[in-house]
Amino acid sequence: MPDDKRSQDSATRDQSLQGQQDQEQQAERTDFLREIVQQDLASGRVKSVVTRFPPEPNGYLHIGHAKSICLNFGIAKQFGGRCNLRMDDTNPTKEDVEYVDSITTDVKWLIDGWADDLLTLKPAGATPGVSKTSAGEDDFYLPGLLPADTAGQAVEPFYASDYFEPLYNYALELIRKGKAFVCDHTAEEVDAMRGSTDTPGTESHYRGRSVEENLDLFERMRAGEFPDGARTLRAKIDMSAPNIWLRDPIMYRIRHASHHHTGDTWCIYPMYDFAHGLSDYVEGITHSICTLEFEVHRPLYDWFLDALDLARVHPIQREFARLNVSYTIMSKRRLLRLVQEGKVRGWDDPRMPTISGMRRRGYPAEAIRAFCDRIGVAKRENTVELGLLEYFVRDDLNKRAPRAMAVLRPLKVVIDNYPDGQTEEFEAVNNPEDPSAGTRKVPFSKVVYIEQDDFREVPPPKYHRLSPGVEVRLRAAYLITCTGVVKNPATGEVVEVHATYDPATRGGDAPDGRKVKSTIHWVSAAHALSTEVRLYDVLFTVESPDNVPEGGDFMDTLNPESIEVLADCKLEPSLAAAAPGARYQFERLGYFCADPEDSKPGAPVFNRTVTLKDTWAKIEKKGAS
RNA sequence: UGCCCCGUGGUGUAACGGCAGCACGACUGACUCUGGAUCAGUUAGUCUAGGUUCAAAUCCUGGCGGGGCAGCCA
Repeated sequence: MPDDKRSQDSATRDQSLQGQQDQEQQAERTDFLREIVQQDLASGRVKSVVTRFPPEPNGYLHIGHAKSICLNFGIAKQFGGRCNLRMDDTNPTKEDVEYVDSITTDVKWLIDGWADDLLTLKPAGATPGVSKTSAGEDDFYLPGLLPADTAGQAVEPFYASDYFEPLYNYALELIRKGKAFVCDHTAEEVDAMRGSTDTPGTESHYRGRSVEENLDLFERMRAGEFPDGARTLRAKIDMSAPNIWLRDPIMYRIRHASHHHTGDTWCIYPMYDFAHGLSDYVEGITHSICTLEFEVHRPLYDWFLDALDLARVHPIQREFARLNVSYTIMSKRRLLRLVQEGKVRGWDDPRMPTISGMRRRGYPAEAIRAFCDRIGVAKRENTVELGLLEYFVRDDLNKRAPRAMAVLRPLKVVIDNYPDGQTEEFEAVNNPEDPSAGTRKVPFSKVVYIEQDDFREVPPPKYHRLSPGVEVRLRAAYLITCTGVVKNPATGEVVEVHATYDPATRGGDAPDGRKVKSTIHWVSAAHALSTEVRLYDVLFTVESPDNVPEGGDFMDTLNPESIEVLADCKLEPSLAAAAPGARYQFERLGYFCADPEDSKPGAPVFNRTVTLKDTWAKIEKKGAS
């Protein structure tokens, strides 16, 4: 479903164009993860590919998640597989349905028209089916449904919490095998006994409990007989392992807390390391792709899978380096702080690096995908320049955004020799990059607004725009020459410019072939739509707000000028019909998007998505320095 | 300083023992009814020291540098 109200044929054109690009890119793009998948397929270790995107519903998805989504869906797409959306919700105290909903929306939006056909969900309310293995053990399996197979039935994302019962079962099995035990040590004791990086830990006093006692205690843990923190279930591995995570890690903790998805059914909750790999297994995941910090957990991921006698092929975990983008932060905790402390208007504030924020700001999903494709994937720490993301936004919007004229900081121009009360209409091209976008009518009259930046009483070197005695073109209208200015006597500020037009230049071309150095945009004062436009800049003033120096706080680097609200901009009247979410290029300024929340019928409010490249600003800056 | 991972132009990423390439950026110029777009060009890189080899970004060893790991978080 297109996210805005573009015409049907325009949306179709975008899709076929995108499809071609995807094919081209995928034919050549490869990375170490795709090579692993390729080899697994070639060797027959797996016969098809199933990946998963497993966010914890404790915050909104951001551009870093977009990288992961594009990777997981991209791999599935490239190798004819599928990708499950799973809420990794094993901690009841941190998660919330608000996040489940936003995550689902954001994933669908990001992959729409690209990989939405392989987004695997499951029937609403479905839990894993059980079958007996040849060894007589329970095998839990919950395959998902592709959109093509749902046939109108209600579906929902997968939830790790839907596997609490199977997981409990697997835990029991581990206890029976003597590979897990109930431990009564306090959190502090466990912590102290874990040892340190260079000294081995100490075994739990309860490590030698009998299978029967462990079974009994674990069942009573589930039954709610013990308070929070009283006991844990631990894997029995090796307290002197050099890898800390192998030192009898905790599998279950007691939490008498309501869970957003399972309610009060449980008071024991599985830990990530125990739950994740087995959740992957239950869903039939073949390749479990995560970020680098989980690399040291990989032996544990494999240990749980190997410790059980599982019937089907094991998933494998592989890790890649998370995305960092300059001038922004990726930590969900910190993003939450921005929201809670009111530094932004919400998770979807257009300044946020969240998917919902970028969507609201006007970033097309295609641009975000192209960005993720271009940055590649590897294992080294990386910080991608924000400019690259913006490049893809401009690149995409340039091809599809209809042009319009808008004056952000109006300066009145009176064309003295133009007849009072006369109005005429000019035909303006909607998109010079796309002839099929057609033209529109723009009204013109004696008084027009131009951008304050487009007039200088004393033009600096190389300034080609309007100034006294200079002739410029009003885009698609007439050539005009500045004849004088009116100033505010108190401040000396130019409040009005006077000009004359050449009637022979109707449409913008001079019959005598004379050239002008500059074309500027304008809006007829009598016809202008006055509305609010919001300009955005980076949220932080430093390249790496995540790495603030000792004693500092990332909040100290917030950009006080990250938003500028212009209350009375003058737009060409056709923009009154802008649908919420519709994207335009305001000529010579940038790309703008009608805010989906604040726009009213006939009264859109615009967000600046990204500026156009500004060569003049560069020249001016160079001249100043 | 225990274990694990990683070092290629300013940034990101290729090259899988055989010509160090691509994209963004930066800089020139052309073109232009958007100082946009487009087009042409320039700039700039294998952390380091040894070793193996006809040949090393790639394999081996050491050094240096960066990152991760000691939640009953994920």
